[in-house]
Amino acid sequence: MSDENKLASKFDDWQRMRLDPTRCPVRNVLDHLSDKWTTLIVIALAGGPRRFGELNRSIPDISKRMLTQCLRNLERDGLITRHVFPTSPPSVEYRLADLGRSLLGPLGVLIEWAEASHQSVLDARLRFDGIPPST
Amino acid sequence: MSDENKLASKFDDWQRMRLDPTRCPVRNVLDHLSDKWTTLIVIALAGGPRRFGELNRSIPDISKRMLTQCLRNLERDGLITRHVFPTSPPSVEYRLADLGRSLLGPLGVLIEWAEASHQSVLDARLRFDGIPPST
DNA sequence: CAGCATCCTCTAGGATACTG
DNA sequence: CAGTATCCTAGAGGATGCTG
Repeated sequence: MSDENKLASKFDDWQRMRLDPTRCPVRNVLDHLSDKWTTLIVIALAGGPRRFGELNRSIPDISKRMLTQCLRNLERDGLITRHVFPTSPPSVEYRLADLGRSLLGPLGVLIEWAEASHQSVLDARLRFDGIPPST
Repeated sequence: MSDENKLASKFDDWQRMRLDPTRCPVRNVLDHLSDKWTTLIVIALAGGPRRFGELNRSIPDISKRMLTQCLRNLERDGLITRHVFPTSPPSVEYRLADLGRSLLGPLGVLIEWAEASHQSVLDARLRFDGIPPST
């Protein structure tokens, strides 16, 4: 069965439940991954456990506020785990949970598509923007 | 090479360019797919060409404003094409371009992960929310 | 029908300062 | 070090009404 048909029939299924956000996996699960930072954080953790400060430095333009928030969401969804070491000063380590690791494959596929398509998209944008907005 | 290692080394590459949003495909390409509706629209078009009104109806809670905007972005990025039929009243058809169709495979993989993980995520959320916020 | 234009709301997210 | 608390702004996104 082709990708077209597989996705088309999934979409039909979702439509039957009126795309109810609480039951449609795209809307309930993927939307969460789709904010500005979450994907980046997951990928950063692919290399192994990382401490809060490390993550903060490895993603230069994220704010502590957003990093904390994204980490909490990922933890809540069971994609990562949080380990506190009661040293002084405290140190906290984040690592991918099994569920999070299982995302790396699918995510990798998508990222390879993004890399392969990057230039095509840039070209398309130039072409589109070259067309005068109307006459 | 494992998914972990592949993604980890990609991340290292991106870091070398300081995750420059204009050159990092995740930030430049995927971020665009990550708004509330774009993914759903692409999937809706997987079933074949659709008219504006059809799309509007098949995604019940999208507004015309947002539908127009997402379609423009997708067109600009070269993922879909727009075909105007000069009938009266006018009818406009959207369909996946080759580039857009090439996304269906990777997207399908991710969606299968989302479906397979949906329940685990819901369980994790319940568990997390069951833990009192502190004492 | 397919869409702009306008107005309005709400939240993602940045900046900064403070704490155990 | 790893956060929280507070404040603030930009932009995502909804509602409604108008037009070729």
